[in-house]
Amino acid sequence: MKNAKKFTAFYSVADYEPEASIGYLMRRVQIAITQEIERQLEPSDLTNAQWVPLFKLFLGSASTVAELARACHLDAGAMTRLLDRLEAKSLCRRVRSVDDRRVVNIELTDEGRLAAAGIPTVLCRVQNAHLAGFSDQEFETLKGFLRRILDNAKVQSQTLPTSGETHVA
Amino acid sequence: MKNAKKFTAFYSVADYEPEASIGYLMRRVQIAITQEIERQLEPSDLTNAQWVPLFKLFLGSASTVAELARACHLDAGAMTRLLDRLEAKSLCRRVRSVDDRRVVNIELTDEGRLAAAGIPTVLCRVQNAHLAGFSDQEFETLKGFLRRILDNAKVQSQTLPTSGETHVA
DNA sequence: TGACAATCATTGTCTAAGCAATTAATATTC
DNA sequence: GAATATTAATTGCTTAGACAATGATTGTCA
Repeated sequence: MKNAKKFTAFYSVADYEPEASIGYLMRRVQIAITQEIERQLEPSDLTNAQWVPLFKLFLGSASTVAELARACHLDAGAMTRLLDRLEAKSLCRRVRSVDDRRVVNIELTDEGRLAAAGIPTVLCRVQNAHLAGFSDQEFETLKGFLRRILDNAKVQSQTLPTSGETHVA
Repeated sequence: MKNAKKFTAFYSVADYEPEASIGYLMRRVQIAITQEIERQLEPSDLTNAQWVPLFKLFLGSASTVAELARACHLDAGAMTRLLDRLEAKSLCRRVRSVDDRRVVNIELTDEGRLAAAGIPTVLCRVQNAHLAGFSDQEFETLKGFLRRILDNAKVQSQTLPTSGETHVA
């Protein structure tokens, strides 16, 4: 079974250069985009962590603490405290559900709705600007690449070889 | 000057879907890769935030608090406290410089060097796994895309139209 | 029905990153 | 050479996220 490589090895330990890695490049892109979004949302006084749940509420894709936490891929405890801050800015309010007294429904205030309404404009503008020079074809190719990497990630996290197994790199 | 678009608008406010945005996809990829790296570095008891500066020290690309902060793109204060934690794990030590008594040189301990030596193996393995199925051509294309986005980011952050200017999205 | 499990929201504790202020040491400039 | 500016490291304060434990409610099932 020697030399039975399942795929091309793009990186090797011998000559590993952090700056040439896709992890590094993607992190840089990520930071650039989110910082620019946050900068353009500054008038609304919304941080990067805060506009995400606010936007979900606006879209109606989540309306309780647990739903928001799941939608934003973060911890329920973190969401509770995030909502504390949003509520302190009077962008939303908590309303205890009458159907199920465990859940707390989150409602946007008028102020919150106004702030949220401005979000998609910024998201579109910033992302389009970062894609300047891309053809439609290249745009689709890029998204395809990212989805394929995500598929690979799913496979990897499912197998979960915690340790001991020899991965030939 | 109407309809004088400088580039294709890939996203528009009318039909904006978060899940189809490159920002969202890239964030997901980012999280997947870093979580897998952290999981595989678990035996070394290194978090995602901690292996970065440790690896920089190992490569010799930074050796003081300020240099490490710059190399890791983070605040000097954050780096001070991060080094507190690394020092508490006896992975590195602080040595006041004699040339310039302001600077503190950071040195790896034997234990730190050992932990750092295992990092590139994990980085290569995880990234190669996420690129499974990619051809050499596709790999280069992807890196090219990311570099072009970063170039666009630089242009945007340089111009800095804080507010008021009308960006036609 | 009554025990047990699951879910929901919250809180405490820790790591983490950004910003501002502070202190010490070195550079620059007049 | 003295005043000023810059740089280095640290600390306090805030936002942020992860994990664990808790209390309250609802669901399941024997």
